[in-house]
Amino acid sequence: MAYDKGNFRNVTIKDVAKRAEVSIATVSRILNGKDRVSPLLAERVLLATKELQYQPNDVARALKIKESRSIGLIIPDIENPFFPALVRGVQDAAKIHNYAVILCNTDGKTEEEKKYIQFLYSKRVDGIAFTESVDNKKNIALLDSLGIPVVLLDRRVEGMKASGVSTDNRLGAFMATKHLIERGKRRIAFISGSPKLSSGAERASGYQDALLSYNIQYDKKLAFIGAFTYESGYAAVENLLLSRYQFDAIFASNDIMAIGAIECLNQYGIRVPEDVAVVGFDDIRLATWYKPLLTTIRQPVYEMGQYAIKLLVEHITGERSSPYEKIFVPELMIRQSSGGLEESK
Amino acid sequence: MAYDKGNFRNVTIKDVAKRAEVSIATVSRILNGKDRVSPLLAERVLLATKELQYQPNDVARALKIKESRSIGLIIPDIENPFFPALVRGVQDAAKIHNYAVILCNTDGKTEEEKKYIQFLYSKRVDGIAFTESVDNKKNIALLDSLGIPVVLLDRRVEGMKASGVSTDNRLGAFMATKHLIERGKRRIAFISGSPKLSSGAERASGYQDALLSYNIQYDKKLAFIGAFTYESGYAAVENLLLSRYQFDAIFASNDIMAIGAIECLNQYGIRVPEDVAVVGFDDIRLATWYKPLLTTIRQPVYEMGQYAIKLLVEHITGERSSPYEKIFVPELMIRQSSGGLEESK
DNA sequence: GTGAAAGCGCTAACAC
DNA sequence: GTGTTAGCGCTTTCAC
Repeated sequence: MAYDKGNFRNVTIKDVAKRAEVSIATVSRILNGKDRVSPLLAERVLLATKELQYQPNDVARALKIKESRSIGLIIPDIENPFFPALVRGVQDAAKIHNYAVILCNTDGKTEEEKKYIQFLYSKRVDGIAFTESVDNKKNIALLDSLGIPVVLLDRRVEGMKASGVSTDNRLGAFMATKHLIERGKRRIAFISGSPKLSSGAERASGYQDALLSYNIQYDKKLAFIGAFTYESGYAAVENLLLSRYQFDAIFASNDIMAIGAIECLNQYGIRVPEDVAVVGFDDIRLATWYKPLLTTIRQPVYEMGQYAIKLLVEHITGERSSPYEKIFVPELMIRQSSGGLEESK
Repeated sequence: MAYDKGNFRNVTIKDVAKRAEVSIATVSRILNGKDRVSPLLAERVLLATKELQYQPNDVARALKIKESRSIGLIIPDIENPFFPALVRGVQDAAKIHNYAVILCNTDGKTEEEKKYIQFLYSKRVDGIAFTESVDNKKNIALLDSLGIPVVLLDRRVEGMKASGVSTDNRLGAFMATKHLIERGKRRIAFISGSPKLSSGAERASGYQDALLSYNIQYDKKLAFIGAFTYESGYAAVENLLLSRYQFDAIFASNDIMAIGAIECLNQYGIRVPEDVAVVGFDDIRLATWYKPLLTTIRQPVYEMGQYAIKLLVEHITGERSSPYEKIFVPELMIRQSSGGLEESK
């Protein structure tokens, strides 16, 4: 009874019809701009809606036309600095198409994802934008069985039926590693994101490919598995340091791990970039606020969010039927943490 | 027709009733745990829902019971580092009560706020959590006329009818300023947030009160009006520097302005905290990643978001009828930018 | 305890 | 063009 309380009167299409002395069908027609209606009645109806402050009830409309004009957005955690820009891109695009976006944080738990999918389904959302936590086809299959359009954000799933938007992670990692090599680094440590995520795995392979193409032996003692978190970046470097294994650079699979890494280096009195050069991935806002300014691979996160909704809406409307994969091109942002723009040898 | 496509069959309560050989009323009763029903029928119905993978249609339910189990969350911008934690608090609390949260970014524009309020109303949300951009009673009045429960986030409105949750901004600003004074600072510049916001105005008054209680003359040449943005913090200091007016500390009304301020100081070769001590407000995550670590006033942002939903739900259910104002107590986080923990004179 | 039926507010045939 | 009416999927009287 939330919106029916107090002295507030819930105005329905019936009230408008009565006031304008027409049928409810006519009111509906006029408000939806379908069919032709006489200007005379249109005017009367419009006046009545104003006078009564009528706001159509979208719940009833949704039930009738089987279209809720809302979409679900499932992400791991809005507090992770990667996501705000993505979410904003999604919301801005959704707004243009008049969709409400329902935000869901899963903390990367498959079980939570499943719950939210069912929750969103019971709300009969028209589509879901989904940043999966693990490359787990179960939830994608669930979505598929529910028959609800999906677009995967920042993830790729083998042979998936859903559309997806992502950045070329392999290329980005290749560029980052290449950049370090070109600065004369040879012992480049790598902090991976979760290899279960496509983004994690692809970045790892980009790193290896770059080494290969410069004839540098891949050394697994220099490779660490992180979890895309500050703490895991810090821990990786601490382990590396304790191993006393030599290294002159670090490529971290995302910016917060890179920052965690630098923090740890600093803690041990190692200077960045003088002693060790560091490159991150994502180009979150913090990358340009942190000291040293972080050299990183930029992903157009906001645009990815926007594009995802563009695709999703196309699927919802039926404009597009087969899955499409949009892959954005990453960009190397050279800043202080890798030694800046000046040449080195 | 989004969820009715392909080979997917939309299962309704009718299908379940048929399969379990009972009436739809019985199915409804069992699923909602109202009334008493015979265990026999209950079992049959539950089995049928499993077999058919029935998921109740919340849209229909919402129409019938006039309760959409969704709430709107209106904020200026999720990309502003203050908001992710707030949003997360809101969402986590909403989840517990089984509400969907619809996210809306207004960029602080009154007109956008109004549009979103109407949008949310047409969706018949059960309540709205609202971080107003300007102390504009119009939108609050609109909300009120729609009869929809509201709780104001991080804002206070004079004589408002809505509940609100905020931090004691005056006290926080007082603590920040006092801290600087106790470190021997006397010429403390102040960068205000928008004075049109309660948070902005209250922090300004806390700053002034602290000066007063230490018999330091308030000097308006040291006071600048910012906009809670990085750029405005930077610009304020640049103006201050150009004025060649003496100062030995800065209290900025939020952390990103403080960081903007420090960036500008650095740009001009001024060291923090050696030459100028700086204190911020909010304690966003960045405050502990930035160098120097930022001394700041901590607001329990996540908890504020949670509490807001607690209040909102109480209003929705009718458990609470008159507005309540929850004010959290701020906490001084002493870090490097003000000179750290060591004493100074 | 259970079923029949009304009705939430809307759209879309279908008649006229 | 416009009105009448069925019905979207559910909850809830009201009978029995």
